[in-house]
Amino acid sequence: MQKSSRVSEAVIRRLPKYYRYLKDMQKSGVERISSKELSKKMGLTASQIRQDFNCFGGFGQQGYGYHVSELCDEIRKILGLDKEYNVIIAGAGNLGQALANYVGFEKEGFNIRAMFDVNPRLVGLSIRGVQILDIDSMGDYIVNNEIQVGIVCVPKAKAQEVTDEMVKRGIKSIWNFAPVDVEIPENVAVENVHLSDTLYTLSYKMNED
Amino acid sequence: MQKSSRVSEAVIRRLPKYYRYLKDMQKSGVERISSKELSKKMGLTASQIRQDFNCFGGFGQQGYGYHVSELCDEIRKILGLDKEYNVIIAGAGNLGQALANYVGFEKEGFNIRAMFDVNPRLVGLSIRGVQILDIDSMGDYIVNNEIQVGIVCVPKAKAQEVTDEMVKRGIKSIWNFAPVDVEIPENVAVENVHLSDTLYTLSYKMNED
DNA sequence: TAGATTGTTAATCGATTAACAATC
DNA sequence: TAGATTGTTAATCGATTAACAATC
Repeated sequence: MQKSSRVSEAVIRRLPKYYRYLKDMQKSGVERISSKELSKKMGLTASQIRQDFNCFGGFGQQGYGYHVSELCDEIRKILGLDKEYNVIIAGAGNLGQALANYVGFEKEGFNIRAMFDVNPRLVGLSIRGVQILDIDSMGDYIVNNEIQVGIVCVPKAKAQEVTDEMVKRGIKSIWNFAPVDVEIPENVAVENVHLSDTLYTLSYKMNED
Repeated sequence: MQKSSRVSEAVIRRLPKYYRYLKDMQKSGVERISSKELSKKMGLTASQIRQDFNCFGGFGQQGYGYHVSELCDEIRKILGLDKEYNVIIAGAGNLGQALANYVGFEKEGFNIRAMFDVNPRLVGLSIRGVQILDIDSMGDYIVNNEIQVGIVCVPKAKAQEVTDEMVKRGIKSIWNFAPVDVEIPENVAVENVHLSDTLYTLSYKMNED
């Protein structure tokens, strides 16, 4: 269905938002929605919504609109959330633990298999049943447990090194929370999150008159 | 200096990234940089960088380039990071605690004064010297302590309610981590972070061939 | 001075919006 | 059938890139 790689970054970034709104509507029992209604809810234009959806094929029906749960399922598939993933977290500090504790990811197929840290005080502990192991064992663990996704929550100075090890051992995507843009080869996906960037943007907006 | 509100969202979103790279360079003792060199480092075009900076005035010097620490300071000011802010966190769960523990925000002037939670087991505890107080006392605390920034780390279902209370008591910007877009009045700034959105984008990219 | 690199204008490209025929 | 709303093409708008004169 996916006319892949012809889809612009802007559209891709909106997909999770559509998914969020559609899931909510589905949960509250809404059966159908028109692009116009959805545009009002989401603060987009109806035109844009129709254009966006038509990057992936026609999900609507003329004169009727979109079937919420059908559309929601389609977007879930487009995002790859119909699959299961094996995930590890490097860095069992506060943020790493917070992510391990968040159950929402597992609901969408991202199963956290283990966490890794250098700190011997943390090694051996468990967070929601997820063991914290020594960072030196990470490489082998990735290979032996078919890990596809690596979450990087180590300090800035170690982020690239940890990423390199993940990539070398076959991880296919990196979700990086360290405040550097980690470098990866072509065939690996990466999202550099940069929490503080959004705080600074907020700061800008707050001071803008 | 700021030709405010004529600056596009796209430019504003790049400012924290410039700041990140410039701070790094400054720390490693780099004194000058040309738009061309910076473009290589950051993966942008030199043209774009010059255009971006010139939204705020001419920071460079023909034939020389940009003075790193000067430019860095300018961007700090543009982002409003030369000021001090009083901040509270609503929700002392894992993510709230992780944010309270992160010292980087304080370095940029965001001083976390208190955290608030409904859970009586958490109320009374301290994280890095920051007290967790009862959520019912939040409103008065905001007023009495001139809080400008509110961080929302409560569950989705409570996010709008907590935001409304913050806004009612005079908070000027909301950094929201709950997975809903919270609504705010015109004169208040908001950043809805949506961590899982970036995970889903990563998932899309990973599955794209 | 000559070389380098900015600031800025003009050209291009892409994304958003508008319009409307197709069709449920 | 008539009304509604999509899918899609065309028009507009804005952002990025290219070019170059200004100038350090």
